[in-house]
Amino acid sequence: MGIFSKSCEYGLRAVVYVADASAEGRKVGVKEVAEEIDSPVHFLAKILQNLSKQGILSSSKGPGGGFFIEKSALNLSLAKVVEAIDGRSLFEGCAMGLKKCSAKKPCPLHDDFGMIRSKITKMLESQTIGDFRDNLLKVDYFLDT
Amino acid sequence: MGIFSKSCEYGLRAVVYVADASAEGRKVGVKEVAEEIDSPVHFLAKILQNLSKQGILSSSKGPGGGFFIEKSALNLSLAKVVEAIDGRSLFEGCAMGLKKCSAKKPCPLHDDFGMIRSKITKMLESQTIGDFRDNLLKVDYFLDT
DNA sequence: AAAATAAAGGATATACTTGTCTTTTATTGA
DNA sequence: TCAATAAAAGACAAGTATATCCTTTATTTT
Repeated sequence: MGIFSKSCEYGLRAVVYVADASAEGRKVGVKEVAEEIDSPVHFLAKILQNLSKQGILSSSKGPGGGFFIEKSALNLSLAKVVEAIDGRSLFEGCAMGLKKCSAKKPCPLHDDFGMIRSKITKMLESQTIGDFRDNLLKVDYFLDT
Repeated sequence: MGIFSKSCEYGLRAVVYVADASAEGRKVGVKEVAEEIDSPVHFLAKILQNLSKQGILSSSKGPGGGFFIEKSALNLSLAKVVEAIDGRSLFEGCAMGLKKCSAKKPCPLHDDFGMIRSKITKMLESQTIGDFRDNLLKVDYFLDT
């Protein structure tokens, strides 16, 4: 994999798609989202349920229902989305898996890797879901894969 | 997982351990390496075989045999080790998995992520196996986990 | 030549991720 | 109330990473 899991890639794409629909006042079903972001329907369903449970997305059942995002949630950072799906492993631990590695006794990758980590963190924390959608709208392919 | 797979963590630790033994003119068996770097023996065996096949480590069978590293291979970068084990996925592709994402039509993470990528690459390419061993020797835990 | 050693290779097991399918629950509208 | 809709939930299947075990091959030593 790349830096994110497949779940996380789908999750990020889905969140921005839902955000876009919500901006138009539309709720969207899993099937529609899956088609638009090119992901397996049922697998995505789990991801969206998880994101709902964690308060990042919202959902309503029944006719006219579907997934949507609250205005306030647009201010959540991408880091929140990533953490909700992949957990904190991307943000923690020694690159080589050395348990004794620490700032005081750093392994040879520790400092460089720490910098990289903080840049990843910054990248994900400095962009909100709302920003992300606005920025992605600017490219003419949006979410086509 | 962190940024590297478990195989890759074990591989990096093993390579530096073998390099250390080779500096003392010793060849080392899988079992010894596995114990010292805290990894499953048979699983590590596969990894070491792979690294041998790819010319990063060397090995000899029979009594007195084991794994070692050629002087010349000490100049190989950590990037080579990572690539031998995890392939190039860490170095390629859009963070969100968008196939149409490119420098011309970048997704909102593209530029930041590109920078991060190049830092990861630089970190791994600028340190050779030999450097890595020398640096790791400086911390008093070496490879204790 | 025989025995011992150690890597190489293959078969299998387990866990986790990814993906699919079916049933259940909640909600809406007729 | 009944039918339709859509998420929630659970069971299951496939694929990949991780881990173990056993056999084979090459080498060395006796």
